[in-house]
Amino acid sequence: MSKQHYKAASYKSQSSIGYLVKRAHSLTLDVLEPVIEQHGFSFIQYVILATLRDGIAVNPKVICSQYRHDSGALTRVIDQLAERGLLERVRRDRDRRKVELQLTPAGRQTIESLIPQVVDKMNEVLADFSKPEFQELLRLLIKLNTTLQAHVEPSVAGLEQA
Amino acid sequence: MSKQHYKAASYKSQSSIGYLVKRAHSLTLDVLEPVIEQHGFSFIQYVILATLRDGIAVNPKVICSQYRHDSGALTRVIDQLAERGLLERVRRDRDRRKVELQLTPAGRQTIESLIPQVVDKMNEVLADFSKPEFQELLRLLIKLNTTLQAHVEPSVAGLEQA
DNA sequence: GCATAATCGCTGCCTAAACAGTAATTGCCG
DNA sequence: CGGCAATTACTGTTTAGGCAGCGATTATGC
Repeated sequence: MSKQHYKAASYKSQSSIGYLVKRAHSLTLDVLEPVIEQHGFSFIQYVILATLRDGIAVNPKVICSQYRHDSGALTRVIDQLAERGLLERVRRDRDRRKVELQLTPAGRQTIESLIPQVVDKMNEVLADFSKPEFQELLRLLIKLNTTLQAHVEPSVAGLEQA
Repeated sequence: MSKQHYKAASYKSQSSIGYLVKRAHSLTLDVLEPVIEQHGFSFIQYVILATLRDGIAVNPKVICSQYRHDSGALTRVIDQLAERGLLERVRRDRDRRKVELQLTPAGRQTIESLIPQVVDKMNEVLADFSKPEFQELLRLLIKLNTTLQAHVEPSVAGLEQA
């Protein structure tokens, strides 16, 4: 039987993980979007560039899974970034169904100039957090993601780097 | 000067609060939506009903701020719930611009039957968390929301229960 | 080796949220 | 009071993500 973190009788939405996470997500966007849009990019565009920079993924499919973004929607974001000359689609002979995304020099320059601004903003926001608090928040969020992932339909869950 | 939780040189999106929170949000929806849609409700409809049940807010305006939902979109969700006889709009003479939302008996019965299912699911998902871990996650998420809120444009931030 | 299934990225369509503007009511300040 | 600004909920429009289906390619099973 599962632990009873919540009880139906005493449950209040205010202390719901779902509520808190949804709100934190929206607020984070509110804080970061102005920083990024100031430079002519949408948040999702920034995310794709950052994902490529950090080597999290190079395939649209993997990006979709990692970031939980719709495949069709992602295609259009990639189109936008490709049109602006920030990345390129490369077909590898190894598996011609897959596309490998590569930052162009311009794209790398762009994301490298954006990162410090986002970092500064996040440090500013997190100034009230002690080092241990911050580390523990990261650890618990990662653990939360892992456990959530395990409870999603296996069809959606499975995925490995290509 | 702000604490340097992140440094631009070593920053990786994988350990970004924004990334982790966005992902946790999506995964939470993936886990909870099936539970709720099984009973013929969308997640946002459930959220509104739960908000009313818990007395978080009774005005659309306050709900929008608390849950960071668009005002126009909320009007339509309320329409849906009102048409199904789950809540009613009441105009108080005190301030006739404001609408007070009230659960009908049917609405209360509906949300009371949904809550246990959501609670069970969340307990199942959070089974790997110890009590202290869970409590600490809640505390840190609340703190995160508070600090984020303080860094959002004041125009969006200000708000008090009516 | 061949037929079938599965995978990957893409396209068209649809819904719902974001955005902007409106009418009604109230607050404010002279 | 009276006129203007602010607030609240709502409506019309735009946009972007969700969803289903398609063509190309690869994996699988016999």
